Amino acid sequence: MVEPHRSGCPINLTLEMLGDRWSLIVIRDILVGNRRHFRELLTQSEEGIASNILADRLHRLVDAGLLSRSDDPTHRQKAVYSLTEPAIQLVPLLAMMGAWGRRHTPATRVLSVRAQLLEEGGPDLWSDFMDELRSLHLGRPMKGPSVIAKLQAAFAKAVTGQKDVTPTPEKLPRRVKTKR
Amino acid sequence: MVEPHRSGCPINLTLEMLGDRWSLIVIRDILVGNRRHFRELLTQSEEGIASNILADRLHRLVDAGLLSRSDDPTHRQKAVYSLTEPAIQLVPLLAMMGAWGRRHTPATRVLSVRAQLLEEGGPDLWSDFMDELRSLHLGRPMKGPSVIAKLQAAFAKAVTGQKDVTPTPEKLPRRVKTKR
DNA sequence: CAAAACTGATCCCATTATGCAAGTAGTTTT
DNA sequence: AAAACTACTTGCATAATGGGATCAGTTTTG
Repeated sequence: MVEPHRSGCPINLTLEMLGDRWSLIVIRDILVGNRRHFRELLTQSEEGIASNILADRLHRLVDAGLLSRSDDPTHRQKAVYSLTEPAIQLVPLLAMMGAWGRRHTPATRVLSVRAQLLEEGGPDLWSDFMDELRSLHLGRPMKGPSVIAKLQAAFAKAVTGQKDVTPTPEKLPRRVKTKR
Repeated sequence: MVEPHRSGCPINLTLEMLGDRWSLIVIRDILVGNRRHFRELLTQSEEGIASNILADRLHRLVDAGLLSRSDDPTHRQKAVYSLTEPAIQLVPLLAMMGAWGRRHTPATRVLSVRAQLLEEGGPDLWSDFMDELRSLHLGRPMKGPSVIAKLQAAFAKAVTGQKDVTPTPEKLPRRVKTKR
């Protein structure tokens, strides 16, 4: 029997699962941007993920138990990707990453607004957010007001009032792979 | 002028800097294990990093401003690697990663002890820990008691009292690259 | 003082990951 | 019936990763 892991350290095992350039981007887009379909993830990706990479990461994340895949009733071959509980519990980690990135990378102001909100909201807001994600992705009932709506509102406000150099993220005219 | 980044999102920029399988392992070893030399990082690595990868990551991390490199007075060609302030501020992120990994990966009990302590200590402990790291790596004066000593003590206790299946991490007989 | 051990790397080479562009088979809309 | 949309797959080129040996100095050891 071979040992499939480099070590039993929790940090290492987390890195083995998520330590690449795209996995957390995909999760971020599903989580914050509520992208649920392949196409949404592909074409609305701020970073421009390639289709083969996206397909690969979706497979891996489903295999790793971070996403679940189900059929979309409105379209025979449309798949819906949902977060699982482990992925939802990545909210604090993503919040921390955003907080660190805001301080120590050349992040643009507009794209940092949601990270700032998540950071300032702290564990209480994360908890509300996670509850909301559970209702969205796991079909649990909801009570409180929408954190996602809050994030989107803050983001929209930042975009309209921006003095930033970056183009508005609603869509830079990124070339989609359907060609002629 | 080319755009060197995929996007200005703080999470993305953090991933561009640290989103690989080894960078955070190196930082973890320096930060928690107080490994300061190439050889220490190479041979005492729980995960068995290759020397070329280690050399590459040390270079990148120094270039990225997360580590600094200085000469060791006791040995002409010995280098000492120190954490910079941005790297020290990764403590909460690493704590979160440990916390998540403890719950959602097959982490061994012994190797999870320090992660648990960091998690339960919360922001107050992280802050003490970061102060201690500043004194160790940036030459700042210290006041409080040592968090690193705490972590090591808890770890040592867990190792001696373990019923775990994993070998003791003091050193699995990993083959070092000096041969014959 | 010569041999051995130690230092931070570097080199070679195989494997794996990434990324672009195009293509596919089926489904829905027009 | 044609066009557009769906989730991918394939081919191919390039870049990153990783294992193992090696290296040129430096220090320690016998």
